[in-house]
Amino acid sequence: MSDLLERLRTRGWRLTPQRRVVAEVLHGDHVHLSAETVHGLAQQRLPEISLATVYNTLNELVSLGEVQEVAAGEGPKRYDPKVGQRHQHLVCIRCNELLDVLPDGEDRLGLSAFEQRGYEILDVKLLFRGVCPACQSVTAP
Amino acid sequence: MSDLLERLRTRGWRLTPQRRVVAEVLHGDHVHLSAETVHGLAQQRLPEISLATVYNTLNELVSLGEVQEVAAGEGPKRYDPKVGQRHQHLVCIRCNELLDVLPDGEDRLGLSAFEQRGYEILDVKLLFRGVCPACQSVTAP
DNA sequence: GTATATGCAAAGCATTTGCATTAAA
DNA sequence: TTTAATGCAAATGCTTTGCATATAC
Repeated sequence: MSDLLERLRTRGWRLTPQRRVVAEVLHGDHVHLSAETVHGLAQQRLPEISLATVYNTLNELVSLGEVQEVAAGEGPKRYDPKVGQRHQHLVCIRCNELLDVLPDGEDRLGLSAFEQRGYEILDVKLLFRGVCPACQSVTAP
Repeated sequence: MSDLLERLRTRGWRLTPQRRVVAEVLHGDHVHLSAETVHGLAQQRLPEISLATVYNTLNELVSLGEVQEVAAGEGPKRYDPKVGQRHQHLVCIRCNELLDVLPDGEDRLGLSAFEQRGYEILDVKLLFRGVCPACQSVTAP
C-alpha cells in the first residue's frame, strides 16, 4: 500500500482513522490536492471526518516533511506527497491545473514532453529561499 | 518623478489623488509592499484613503501590467513595480523579507552578491506557467 | 453632465484556534 | 490511564464586493 503510512507508523505517528484516510488519499504519483478536495475524498471513506482535522493532519504531514505545500496560481494551496524526487511545477494559468515537471532523458528541465503534448509554456518564475544575515544571527542553526 | 505616473497618464488613466499616492508609494527600485503597507504609506500623504481603494488600485495596476504581484513566503501578497527588467526573487524563510535577484556581471543568476553579504541560500523553486491543451481549445488566443 | 472612482461596511474564502469530548497507545 | 487527536463553531487574516456619494474628465 502506502509507504507513506509505513514511514509514519515507524516514526511513531499516532494513527487514527482520520489520519489514515488522509494519508491514503494522498497516495499516488501526480497528486496535487487542495485541503477541501482531500476532505471530500476522505469523506468518501470516512464520512464523519472534519475539515479542521484534515487541515491539522496536512500541516502535520508538512512539518514531518512527508508532504509539501504548493502555492501556485489562484485559490487554495495544494498538497503534494512527492517529496522523495526533486521536481518543479507547471501551472495552467487558465484552469489552474498543476503538473509535476521532472528531468526527462535528454531534457534537463522536462518541459519538452509537455510541449509535445500541446502545452504552451509562457514563462518561469524562480523563487530562491534562504536565510538573511540578520535572521542567522538571531538563533544560529 | 514617477515615470509610472507618466505612463499611466498617457494611457488615459483617470488620475485621482488616491491613485496618484498609490503610484507614488510604489515608486523605486526594490519595492515589495503588501497592500496594508501601501495603505499605511499612502495615508501619510492622504489620510482619508481607504484600504479598499488601495486594493482596487493595485489590482488595476496589475492588470495594466505596471505592477506585478509576488506571492512568496507567508502572509499577504506583495506588489512589485519593477516590471521592465526581468528578475527573480529571494525570500528569507525566517523574516519573510523579499529581495530582487538579477543577473550580475559574471553571475548569471545573481546569487553570489547575496552569498557575499551573508545570505544562506537553501533552495530554489521553479514555477512554469502556461496553457494546457484543453484550455487552448476553449478560446483560441 | 456623465461615467467612473471612492469609502464604508458587509461578505467572502481559506485557514486556524479554543475547548469540551473521544479515542489511541 | 494518560496523552493527544477530533469535531464543532467561532475567530482570523486577507481580499473582494455592493451601493450610495463624490469627483475627474
